[in-house]
Amino acid sequence: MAGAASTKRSGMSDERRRRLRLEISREAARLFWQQGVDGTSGDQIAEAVGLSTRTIWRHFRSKESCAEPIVTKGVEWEMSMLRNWPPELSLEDHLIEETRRYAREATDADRADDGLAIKMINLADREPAIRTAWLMACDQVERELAGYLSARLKLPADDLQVRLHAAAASAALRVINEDIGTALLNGTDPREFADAPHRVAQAIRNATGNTIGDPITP
Amino acid sequence: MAGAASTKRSGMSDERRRRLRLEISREAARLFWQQGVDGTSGDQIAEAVGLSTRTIWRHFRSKESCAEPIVTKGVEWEMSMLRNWPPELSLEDHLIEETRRYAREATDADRADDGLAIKMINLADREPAIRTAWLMACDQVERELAGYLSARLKLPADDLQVRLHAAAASAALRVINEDIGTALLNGTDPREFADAPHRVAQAIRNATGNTIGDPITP
DNA sequence: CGAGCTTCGTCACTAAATGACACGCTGTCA
DNA sequence: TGACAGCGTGTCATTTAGTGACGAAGCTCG
Repeated sequence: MAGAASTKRSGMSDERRRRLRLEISREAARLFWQQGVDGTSGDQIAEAVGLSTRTIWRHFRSKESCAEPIVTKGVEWEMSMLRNWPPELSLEDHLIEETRRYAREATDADRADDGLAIKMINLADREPAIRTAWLMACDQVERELAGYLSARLKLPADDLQVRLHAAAASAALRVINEDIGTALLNGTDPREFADAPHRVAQAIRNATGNTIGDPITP
Repeated sequence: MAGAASTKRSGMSDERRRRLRLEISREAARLFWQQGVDGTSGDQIAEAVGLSTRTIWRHFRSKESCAEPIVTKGVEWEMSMLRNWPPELSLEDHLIEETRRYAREATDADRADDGLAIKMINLADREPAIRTAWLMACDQVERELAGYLSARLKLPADDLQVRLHAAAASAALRVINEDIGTALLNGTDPREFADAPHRVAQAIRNATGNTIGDPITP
């Protein structure tokens, strides 16, 4: 999360832009959830966030894409988890550790955003426009994952096996995400997902023929 | 909804509609490939296919979705392959058989459509709008696949394991599709893909932890 | 033939998205 | 301190995507 000492000018600007996009996305997601995508206009989003409509279109190419930053939050823990996976740790151990760390460090805003993200992922069942956003976010996970895997397996990034494993693993992650999200929305007690890290790890192991999961012993 | 009983009226009508959509999609895909999605207007598509613009919007909810039928053709062989997979055959044997059958039975129009489909899948790399169509088509494969797998594994269709396997397998299919498509566009001799059925089968086996692939022995 | 159904074209319209330009804010340099 | 450059925003005009309403042509069944 902490992108500490960045560049002065464009770094500031990029961070500012990112925050604004997230702000807009929160309102858009809230409105999409309340009244559907078709029932929500660009003007409404603009008014809700307190900006002119023109500025919304400056930050998002389309109405639907306003949901992207929040939807992406639904996979951000996966991303950061994979980013920080040290070679000498097994997937299970690392996942458990990351889960604990997130439980400790997440802010209230983070949790609120996660709640919105779950709603969006759920909304993706009914709204094709949101589903495309969700699939595109998962596609992004897949691409990043391919990068990490190629490093971990010491193979070129465009190797077919690497891409196959990345695709299968990120697809498994997506399904589990959808599954847990649906359960949470239906009122399942979050404590029932204490074993989620194990389930995720097992799913990734299965999807990659056990290629991914064990510690790397050089 | 319309059952199989109304094969006369709505059946005819549905088939007609399907053909018209495909016809529109061909022209749209051709234009998208030639001049990009943004560079192509609804009016152009309408003119190319010889219909009024209004009629285009009657058959497609958006410009980008005009690509869907052709894109879907890129996964149609997978669909029909999976649909016709008899329990007593291994995945490899069935795939080889289906490949031969297709080589025998495909019409010139089918092959032309396949060529367009490959172009669209390739275009998906550059055009987000097309990529969403491609991902949605693969998503459809995943859902159908979940149906077949649940039948083959004798598990409920919404079982988590079934969905995980379907997701991983269809993701693998997608990557191989992209890979072969790119190679073909770059001029690789199609005969180099004689082992494609084996590669596909192996990828599906890997992605599903070998759950899918063997003949069912009851 | 003529009533009913469906599909398409035309026209008017709403909503999404872009271009052009002016305003205000911030930081910089002399 | 004041002139200037850069950036993000608002306003307004404009283009393009997409919908609603209605009428005309074709098909089918009696």
